[in-house]
Amino acid sequence: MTSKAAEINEDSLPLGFAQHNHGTCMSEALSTADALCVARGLRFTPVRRKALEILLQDHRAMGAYAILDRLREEGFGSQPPVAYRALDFLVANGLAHKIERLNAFIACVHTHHSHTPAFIICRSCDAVAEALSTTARGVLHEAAHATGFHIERTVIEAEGICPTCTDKANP
Amino acid sequence: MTSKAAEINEDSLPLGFAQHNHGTCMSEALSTADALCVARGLRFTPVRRKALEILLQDHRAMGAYAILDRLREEGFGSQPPVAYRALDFLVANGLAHKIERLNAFIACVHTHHSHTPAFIICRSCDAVAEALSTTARGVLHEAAHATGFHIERTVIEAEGICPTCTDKANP
DNA sequence: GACCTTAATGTTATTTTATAACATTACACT
DNA sequence: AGTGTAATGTTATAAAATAACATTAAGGTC
Repeated sequence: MTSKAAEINEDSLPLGFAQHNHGTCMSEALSTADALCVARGLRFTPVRRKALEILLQDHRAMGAYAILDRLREEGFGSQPPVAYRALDFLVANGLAHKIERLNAFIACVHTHHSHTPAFIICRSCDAVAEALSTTARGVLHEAAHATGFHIERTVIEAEGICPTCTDKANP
Repeated sequence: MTSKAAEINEDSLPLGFAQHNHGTCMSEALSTADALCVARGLRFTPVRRKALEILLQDHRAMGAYAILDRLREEGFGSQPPVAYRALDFLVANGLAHKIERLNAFIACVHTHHSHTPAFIICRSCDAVAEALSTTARGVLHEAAHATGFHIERTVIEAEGICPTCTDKANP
């Protein structure tokens, strides 16, 4: 992570379609979450942790009811609010994001940055990549500021076809 | 629309929180829609036209069921698919947009451009402004292209507090 | 440790949003 | 007029989300 290329990659390119060490990615994300909760005096309770683990394991966008099913299997409550509350906590604290386009949730892979996430969604395989989007965010804030509007949150989601699905279509 | 300021405004600033002539805005939008449908050989049927009229009248984001209520009052079918199909048509042809954040729809105010819309949503009064977002779009496409991803559609939605609601809070 | 307050969890019930499937009607073309 | 296709309408159901309230667990005070 010391080359110029790596820096550019870290700052602007999606990670979701690239190879990576899933095990370390997951355990690192969990420790980061632990640390973040301690630092902010938040309670990283069993359901909340398990919900994050589920999201990290699958490493893709999941609906609240899919997560609920997994939580139930693990012995937690079985009704919708159980999942929604855990997800609300994760989203509110930047540990997960909601993909509005899919009504689904995904673990954040940039917890060490404060960021406005941008997502790139494959409509064929539903894979989701998270990119940092400093520039797009800046553009919006500028335009809004000029009219006296104060932006608190931004949703940026691009939908299309990922490299893998393109290859499958044209082998 | 000849000054530099007007051009900048036209290209990057939201229109939704500004004053405008609602009547002409509405009739112009309808003629543009007519022309567009003729040009593309699309059928601008009564339900579809009425759905657009409803969206233009209110000039704000409306849920599918709110639109369905209005359509029913006007004598059209009263079941959800009636509204969803009309809205699908409008969205598919760029005459309306779906605000994913709100699960709601809004008439397009930039039908004369081909554009990727960006929305600025007030979480207090639910007013929605549509801005053009050439730059934000470019940034995303660049980042995606680098990984071989092909973007077809982009959702850009910023949520915050509009000038009017800010003033109400600090009078 | 007993007590109190608050936050988190669990449940029931309901609301809101969206689509599948199929019958019927209107249109476009020959 | 006859035929194929697109559009409309309906019934039924699925999927996503939240309101309201009872119960349990955690943190602080005496």
